[in-house]
Amino acid sequence: MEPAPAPAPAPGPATTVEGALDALRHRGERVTTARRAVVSVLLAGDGDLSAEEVAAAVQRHEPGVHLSTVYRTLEVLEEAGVVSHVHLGHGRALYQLTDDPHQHAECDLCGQVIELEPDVLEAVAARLRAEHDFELDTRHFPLLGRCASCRAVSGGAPHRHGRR
Amino acid sequence: MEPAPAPAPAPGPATTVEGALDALRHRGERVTTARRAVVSVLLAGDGDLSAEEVAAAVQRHEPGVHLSTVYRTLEVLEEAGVVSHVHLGHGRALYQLTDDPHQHAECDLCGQVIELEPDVLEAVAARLRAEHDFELDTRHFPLLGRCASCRAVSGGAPHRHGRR
DNA sequence: CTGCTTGCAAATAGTTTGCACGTTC
DNA sequence: GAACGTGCAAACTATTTGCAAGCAG
Repeated sequence: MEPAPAPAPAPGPATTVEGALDALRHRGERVTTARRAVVSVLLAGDGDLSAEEVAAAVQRHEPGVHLSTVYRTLEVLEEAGVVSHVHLGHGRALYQLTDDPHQHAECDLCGQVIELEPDVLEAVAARLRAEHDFELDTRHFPLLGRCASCRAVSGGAPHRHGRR
Repeated sequence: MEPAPAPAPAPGPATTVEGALDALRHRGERVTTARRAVVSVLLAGDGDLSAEEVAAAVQRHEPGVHLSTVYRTLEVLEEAGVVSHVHLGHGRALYQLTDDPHQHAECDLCGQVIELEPDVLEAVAARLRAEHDFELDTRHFPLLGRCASCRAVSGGAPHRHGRR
């Protein structure tokens, strides 16, 4: 039931489905259809998906896989170091492969997420370390603000509807 | 344990209950017992409270005030420019008076929130503006990471208690 | 008086969990 | 064959909303 979806060109940390699954086997975890599907979706996509989106994509191939299983699988994959998540505005989380780390900027108005270079917060991290002895987890949160198009539309007036 | 609610005598932008309420009157909003109570709680506290905490504090004086009213009042106060909120890790939000703006660093392990100088993200904001035409709303999100004490205790091993 | 505000309860949204059953090792 | 993983439904958390009654202006 696997029509070989991901071509998986380059080698590396967890650039192939089997590579990621090996990380699970290594921890004594079992490899199941559901887990294989979740991994392959993450590899095939841009690596920036919500749990719901992962579930939808997985169910395209494996209709039986339940959303809660996706959550549990993502959790396991995170513990295995294969994926990590970012918290977005409304309690929603986004998952990305750890071998493709980047920072996220989220537009507060339209919800659009822009992917940024991973180093944008480097200087800030250094400062927090020095001044507050706080070790920043730079990729774990989004940078909120407004994208160009939303600023063009609403000008300076803060939108009050739609989101919070 | 709240023996002294702090009288808050100093003048300023919205440093007094009446000052904040004036901002509401100015917009044609009505001033009610509930709203007065919410404002006074925000002024009395450190200005860094969740909606639930605000409600709890309000209900100490005005037991009838409902949590949903607190949410609505905070929303109105935000529109009036008196308060603003930050999103914390788990979809929870924290409210602060706008006349005391600061950045927040939240420990991912113990949940402790450290208040930082408001300018820590200035350079990042400039860069996003220049490179992505993205206007960062610097105080609207927390900087997640690990505080010194949690790093000392857990070393490198990630704590996995409580919420994710 | 008139309509903004409120209290309550019920609805959301995203995520988590208990349990019986199916699969993987 | 036993333990682990899964599907389903129900629980949970933080927040929002519809509606009738209440109060400010």
